[in-house]
Amino acid sequence: MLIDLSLTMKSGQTPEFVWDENNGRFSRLVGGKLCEIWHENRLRFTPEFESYVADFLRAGDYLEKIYKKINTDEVMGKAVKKYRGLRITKNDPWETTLSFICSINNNIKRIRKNVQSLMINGKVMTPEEILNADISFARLGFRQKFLKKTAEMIIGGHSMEEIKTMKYDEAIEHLTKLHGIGDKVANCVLLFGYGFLESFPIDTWIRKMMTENYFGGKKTSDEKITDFAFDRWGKYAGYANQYLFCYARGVRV
DNA sequence: TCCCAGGTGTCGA
DNA sequence: TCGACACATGGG
Repeated sequence: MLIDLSLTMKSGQTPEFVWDENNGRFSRLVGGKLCEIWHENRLRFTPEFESYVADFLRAGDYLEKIYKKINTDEVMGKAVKKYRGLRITKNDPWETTLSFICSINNNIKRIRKNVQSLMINGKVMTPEEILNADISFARLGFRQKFLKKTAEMIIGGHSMEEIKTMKYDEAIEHLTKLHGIGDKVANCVLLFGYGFLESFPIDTWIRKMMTENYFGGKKTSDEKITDFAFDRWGKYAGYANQYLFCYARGVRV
């Protein structure tokens, strides 16, 4: 399987907030047991987590095939070359939702701190725990009320399970009804939490990247950028997005 | 000290 | 529908 493990784990996806790293060895508790992943000639991991890791790293995604689909122009060509082996990860939906609520108007270092402070025994606090506990120790700032309100709505019956059976448009509409979840966070949740590879989250980096490289520097609405991305990269727009995101930020691992 | 961060909700034109 | 602004906190 083609993978740059360090890049994948530290590219601003959910794992950067919830996995630990020690000399290129990534670890976390899964079901109370320590799961480790590292690269040594090839990808290696704690044996009993084979199927978990395959799902987490989306082993079924054949990157060469995806590159053929998304490598449509010079900019993407450079991004794909520079970040070869970057994979989209598949994470727990609630963990991803909580993480990207913490991401709002925040930087990656502090997002990790915020999320880590909401973890107990290797797991993020459940919606019930978030709603019932005093979580001011996490210093989420204005995001605290977003997280509490979203937790309350989920407990009140706004199903996160049903999203698995929804089409993309319906899923976005469903998610953005939650307080504090707008288009950007919803797209991240669908991409990293539910595996909707067509999701195209538009943040400050992507907006700048897209307007500069595909719209001649002209101010462009997010809706138009989204239409362009779907049109150009189709069902792999999410992969295109992640490569452009790293390229825009100049990520180097 | 100052600007900014993987944005969102709200309000007024 | 669109622009402006507040929102908490801390990294660089």
